[in-house]
Amino acid sequence: MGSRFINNQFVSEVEDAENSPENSGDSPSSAMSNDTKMTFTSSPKKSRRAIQKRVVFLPIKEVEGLRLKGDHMSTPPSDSWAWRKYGQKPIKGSPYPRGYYRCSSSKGCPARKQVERSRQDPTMLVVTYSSEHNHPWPASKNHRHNAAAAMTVTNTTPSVSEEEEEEEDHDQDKDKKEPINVSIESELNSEDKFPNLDETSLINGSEFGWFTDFYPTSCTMLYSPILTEDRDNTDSDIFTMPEEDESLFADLDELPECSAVFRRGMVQREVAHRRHSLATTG
DNA sequence: CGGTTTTGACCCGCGC
DNA sequence: GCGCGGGTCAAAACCG
Repeated sequence: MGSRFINNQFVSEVEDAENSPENSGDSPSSAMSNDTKMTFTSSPKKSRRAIQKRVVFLPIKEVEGLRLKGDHMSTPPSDSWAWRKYGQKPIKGSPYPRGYYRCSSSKGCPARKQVERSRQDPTMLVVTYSSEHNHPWPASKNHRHNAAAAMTVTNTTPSVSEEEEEEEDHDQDKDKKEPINVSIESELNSEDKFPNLDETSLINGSEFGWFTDFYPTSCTMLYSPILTEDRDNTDSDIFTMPEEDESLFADLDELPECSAVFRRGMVQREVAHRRHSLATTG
């Protein structure tokens, strides 16, 4: 299993043979200092029920920041599916309960996720995704309603479980039938996977309006002021990714928001790196 | 009224 | 077999 930083998020791949309580727990958190961490799990295994899980680490402070903004329409989806909570359990060894969510975007969708606070770093939320969505994104015409009503990020505390309501502007996506289909390859553990990217390879700002509106004030901003400049270009630039690189993301379709963060983060990092290189070399 | 959240009960796998 | 712990169910409450 590999793990790496993506944008300011930590991504790793974990294999889960049914229940592995620790896989969403602390190791990434203890090893990382960045604000947002993501852990992807994949890698089939011999266990009789090897379940692919993707674990995303989110800083609670960002979630709270969103709430303070009070501007839901500029708030990006913590993820772009509608989730319905179906259970909550206290976890042994952790002062924080774990919330269980299933996808409500489509009837019968097997996709699930678990949300809890990291034990070692209570400022981090651990979101564990399992199973695959069996429908495209956005999932349904009711998605907007569902997404607004269903919680995606659970801020779990020992005695209180408060939820962060997500809302997204699907008007911008109404013409699209496909999810933001980005995926990641399990062996992807180098930061230099995008040798051919340049500044025109940024995400289209109109397509990801919620994203550009939000991230510069939070995690993305932590990366580099370059991002602010890049935003000026994103409105006209169309994001394109080399086919070869596209294939590196073949397994992330159920995580559109994380994928977007990942992709953008990778691009921006590359751009920053290139600019730095240019500045220092000539 | 339809959908979501809450929460105790239930189920199941695992270790002893 | 039994107890424990995690995951799910389902009924009631809640909400827009």
